[in-house]
Amino acid sequence: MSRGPLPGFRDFYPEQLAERAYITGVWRDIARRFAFVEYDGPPLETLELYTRKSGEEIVGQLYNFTDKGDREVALRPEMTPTLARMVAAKANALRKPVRWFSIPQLFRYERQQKGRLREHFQLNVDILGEPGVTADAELLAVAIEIMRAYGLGPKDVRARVSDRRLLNALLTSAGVKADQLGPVYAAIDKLGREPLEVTREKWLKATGDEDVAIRLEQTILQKDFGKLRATPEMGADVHTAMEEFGKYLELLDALGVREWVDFDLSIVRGLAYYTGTVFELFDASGEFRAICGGGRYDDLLDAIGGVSMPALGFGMGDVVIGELLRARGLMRRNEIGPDYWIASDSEKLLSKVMQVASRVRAAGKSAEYSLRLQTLSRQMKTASSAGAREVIIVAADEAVAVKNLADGSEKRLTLNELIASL
RNA sequence: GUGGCUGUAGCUCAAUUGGUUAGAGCACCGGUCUGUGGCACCGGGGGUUGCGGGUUCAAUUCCCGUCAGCCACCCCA
Repeated sequence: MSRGPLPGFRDFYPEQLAERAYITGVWRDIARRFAFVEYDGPPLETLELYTRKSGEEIVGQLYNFTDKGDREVALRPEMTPTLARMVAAKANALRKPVRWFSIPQLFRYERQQKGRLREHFQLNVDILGEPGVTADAELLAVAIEIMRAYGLGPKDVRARVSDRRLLNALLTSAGVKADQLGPVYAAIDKLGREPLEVTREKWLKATGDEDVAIRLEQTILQKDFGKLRATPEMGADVHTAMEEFGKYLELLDALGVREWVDFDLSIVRGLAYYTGTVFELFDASGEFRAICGGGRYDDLLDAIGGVSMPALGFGMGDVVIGELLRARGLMRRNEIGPDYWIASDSEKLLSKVMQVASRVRAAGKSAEYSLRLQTLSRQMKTASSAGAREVIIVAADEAVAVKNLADGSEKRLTLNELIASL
């Protein structure tokens, strides 16, 4: 009998759950500040919901099985199909734009490694029903403000942004044919993970034209949007896409997050999925996987729910965030211990201790006390190690002492005064 | 799924060229300091050295398998 969880799954002892609660608490807090509303869906869906979006290949990465009613089902590997299904079902009834977020537990049957388990919690923030670039700016700002809330700054985390429409226009302008886009994209995606020489060869092989490959490289590696924009003779499609993207950057500035953002055309992400802006958040040192990824997926609702509606969103998992916060000494825990520990120095006072605990609890505060008789010294020790904020020491009369365990200060008052002050 | 590295108390690590009852710190439990926690001191529980085989008089140490973890590939949340 194994004592540990299944590979890739985690046990959350109270300390770990307190850390998870901290991480997800920040998500919820910031998402609400941006006026997103929380929703949830079932952890189990039909297998078809995922194959319709990603094809049969995805089945190899799913926890799927046949249920007792002969239905092909899978534990959800991502939230977006569920969201698309839910929104499509009530598309006409929902006030647009829809601004929803969720914190689902997701599952993937893959070999685990650092930053990547078979199960994780992921914040999903989505905007549906708004085609304009203001929504794109608003969305990225949520992700960045979450980083800020953790105590991270623009020197710790960078947002790399690109736009599928801009990249497509640029590639076409550079001479890449439509049927060459697939392999060209695949090579772009590998940039940074393999030597530049290898990528060059792939581009050359994909396009069959050395001049095209060279223009391609000059374009993709240009990290200065202003310079790229100033390049002459790129065609009307490029011009239009440039205008939109420039607006996007301006709006990010208005939202106060521009200094976190880097223009980077090598950000590709799911090819069949994203249709417009795409972005990823990385720690600046590059030692972790992507913290967050998202973008615009205007065609997905139609593909899944048969309802045409523009949409965009991002996902942010708890695993990489946790590793990053721990590495930077920024991990916090939500408080575990009780507000009050009730203590006494006499066994005769046990029932009084319990009465006080009862009144404290009735006042809405948490209270604990030693279930076994202990010396006052021992009770103090226990209170301290339990993480109690204050100890209430009761006596035979109405006087109580309230000691703050953090700073050692102590005040004396009557029981009624204490309860009234809660 | 493929390949490489690793595996000793809850955690971090020890254990002389394989040598006999596998140790320490932290953590946990208890005690002393006898109305006030963190400190100090004392004591206690806890390991079939991941598991299963093999070689040997003798295996934590060498070999094989297996499981688990880490890393890379694949793929992306």
